[in-house]
Amino acid sequence: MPNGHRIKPPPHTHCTECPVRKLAWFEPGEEDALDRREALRTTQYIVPAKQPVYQEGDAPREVYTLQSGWVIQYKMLENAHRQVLNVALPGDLLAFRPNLDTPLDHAALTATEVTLCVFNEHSIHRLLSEFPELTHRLFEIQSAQAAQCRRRLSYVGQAPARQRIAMFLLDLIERLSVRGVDISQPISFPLNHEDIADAVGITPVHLSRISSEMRGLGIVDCRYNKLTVRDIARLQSLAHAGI
Amino acid sequence: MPNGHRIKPPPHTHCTECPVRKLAWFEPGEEDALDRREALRTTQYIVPAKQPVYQEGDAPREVYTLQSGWVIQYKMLENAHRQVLNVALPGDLLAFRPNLDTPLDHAALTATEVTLCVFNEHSIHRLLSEFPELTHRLFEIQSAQAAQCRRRLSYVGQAPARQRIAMFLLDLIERLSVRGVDISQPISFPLNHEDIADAVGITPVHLSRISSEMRGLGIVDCRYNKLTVRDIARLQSLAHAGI
DNA sequence: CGTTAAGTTGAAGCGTCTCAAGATTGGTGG
DNA sequence: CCACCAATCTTGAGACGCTTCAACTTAACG
Repeated sequence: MPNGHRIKPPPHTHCTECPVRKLAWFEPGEEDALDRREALRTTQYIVPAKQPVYQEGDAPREVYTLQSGWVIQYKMLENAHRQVLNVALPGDLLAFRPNLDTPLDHAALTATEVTLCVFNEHSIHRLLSEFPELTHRLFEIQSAQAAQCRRRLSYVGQAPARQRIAMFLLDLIERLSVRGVDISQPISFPLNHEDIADAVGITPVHLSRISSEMRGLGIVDCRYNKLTVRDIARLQSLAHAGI
Repeated sequence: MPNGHRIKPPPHTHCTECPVRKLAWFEPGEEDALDRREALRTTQYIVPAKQPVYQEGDAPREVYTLQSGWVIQYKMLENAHRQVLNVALPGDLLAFRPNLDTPLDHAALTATEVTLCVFNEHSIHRLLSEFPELTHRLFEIQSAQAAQCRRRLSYVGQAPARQRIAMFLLDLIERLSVRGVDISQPISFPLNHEDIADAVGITPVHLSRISSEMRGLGIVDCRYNKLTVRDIARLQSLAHAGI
């Protein structure tokens, strides 16, 4: 078990009651297949906020479904800069590789306290052979993750800072909405300026300037673990047209 | 059949003689399984240089293995900037999606004349059911493509221009070496400055300045469809330490 | 209420972009 | 073989976006 984690004592969350199971990797399926699938989930971990889930180079022989909380996946460069690759939200799959002895090419850090559903090599194998449709689901998830990475690469490579920030926030807002978060209200937002800056490839100082400007224009306010979206139309216009 | 392609008349290249089959998606396998697999390849296309293979939004009901030539995969932003996502080399898999009616999120353009081996929905399905180990191989390929995208995102987001260029060239050189290209000699290199600039997120003008500087230092020379690597150690030091 | 982490602001400098003119290369036809 | 053309690459000058460093302000938390 990785550093800083603790095994959640039973009773564990049941899949049938899991709020994110429709997003998670072992949807789709019949309601009554879930009991069997749940039995193949090894255990659940709880990791406190601001703790590593895994480091680059680790090769944990397990994969995780994020059941609750936020996780920041990132890569460190040799110049000590950090690129945030993804902000994982409930339902997202972490540390998946086709061979579990392949080392991970990136690290992951909890933004909040999180609950992880754990699957080891054996349980994955059993799941895939008992429920062959899950193989297809895994392909879809991998494919969606890759598409998200290409999107991020495109705007980090080609858009100016103002636009990158707008696109990053809109991506997140969209994914939160899918998860039932009401973004017309101020929401709890466990990313600080440094996290956002590292995701879009600018410095926190510059992010602060642009972010103050957006706040002044009544578009968004993201500070101190709160996000308030005041004018989503203008945010979209910023993201798409840069104005 | 997509625009600008033509169907290559038989005799097609045989898999047993294919120079890149060890890299391609239907390795691994027994030598004698290749005949059967080849029978499931629908056909081969030949596409001239500088022609589209597919556009963003297309949903061709087929996937391609690049048998020979180079292909540039990219995404256009609404501000008319282009991000080059990948330079596909022989053996690489193009347009793969878990559901072939999903539209593609990026476009592809030939850099040289290319030969594509074509697989349609039916043939993929037959291949995967006759050779179940190919499913695992597809996971590996998808996973490697995603890892490459994360790498690119990291240096485009976090490294200065000089370092990005060095990393991009080293990535390419490494992948060419795997394919048996001898980079101690000048090689044919069908990317112009604009292609490289769009891959690393700078302007062609700035690329030209840095590239002249590197040439002056006797590190690399990439112009006019030729690449000469003069000092790979210094190129690596540039990529890793920025000096 | 004090302490610490997080965000803000100013000033100066550097890296990258833009625009525009000029040079080099490879290809084509005379 | 040479002249010409188009595409590609190069170079300069000025402007702009983003970074750096450092001081200051604000919010969160016990």
